[in-house]
Amino acid sequence: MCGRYGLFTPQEDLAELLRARIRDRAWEGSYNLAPTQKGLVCREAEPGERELVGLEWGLIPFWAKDPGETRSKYSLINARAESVAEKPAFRAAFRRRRCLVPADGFYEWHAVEGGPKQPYWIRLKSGEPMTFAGLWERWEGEVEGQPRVLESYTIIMGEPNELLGRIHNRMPVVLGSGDRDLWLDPGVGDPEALRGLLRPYPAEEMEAHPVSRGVNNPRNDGPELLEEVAE
DNA sequence: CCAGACGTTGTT
DNA sequence: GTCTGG
DNA sequence: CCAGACGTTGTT
DNA sequence: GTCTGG
Repeated sequence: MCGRYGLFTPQEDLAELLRARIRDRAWEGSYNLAPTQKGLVCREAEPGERELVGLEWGLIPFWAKDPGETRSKYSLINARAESVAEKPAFRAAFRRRRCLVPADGFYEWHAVEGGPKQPYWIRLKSGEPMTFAGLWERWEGEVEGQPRVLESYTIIMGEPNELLGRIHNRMPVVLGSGDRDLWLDPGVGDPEALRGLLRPYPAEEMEAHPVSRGVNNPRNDGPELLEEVAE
């Protein structure tokens, strides 16, 4: 599962890397982004026009009756690559609302026998931000009698590569620069073509190191969370 | 037909 | 143990 | 993902 | 909204 990640590269740099327009200039980066918080996604707002926008992490389907109930009762922060095209909660978004979720890296917890889990920070060797395959959704309705629009997203999870396999049994689907255009193109509806993109990212382009358990608490945030520690 | 779910992970 | 909140 | 709560009553 | 279960 990918339940925590970091995104602190300036939006200007992300916008250039992804050829996208900045929509939420006030959005602030984080070294410890947790579910229910706002993360950035890159989506095709209009044909040929990409935007970076801050949405809530944890997908609320457009048909949800009560977003609060959906948020707490179900865990829609991740979607399985193997079934995302068919699951009722994701299939509409898979067809029409795919997005990229930029991240400077992500955390995975390695279960150690007879001890507390050891968190790892995983990033690209190149030092560039990576992009997860994601889906976004738009919910419109009333909350406490007030009209509300809620936009949210989920991160697609798949098989681990050789590096992540030593830490955990799953990892987020990372799309390389060559796959991003196809994933974002709303005109592409062929599930087979899209499913082909949901494969493990090459292990030789990634690196991982153990970090402090300070990251466990979602209230902690700062570059010190990324520092390597002895296992 | 209507009612009720709609999800993932890890652990037991 | 299980659910909610971040 | 992990952390933290998990409850009711009466009074301010 | 759409599918599954009764």
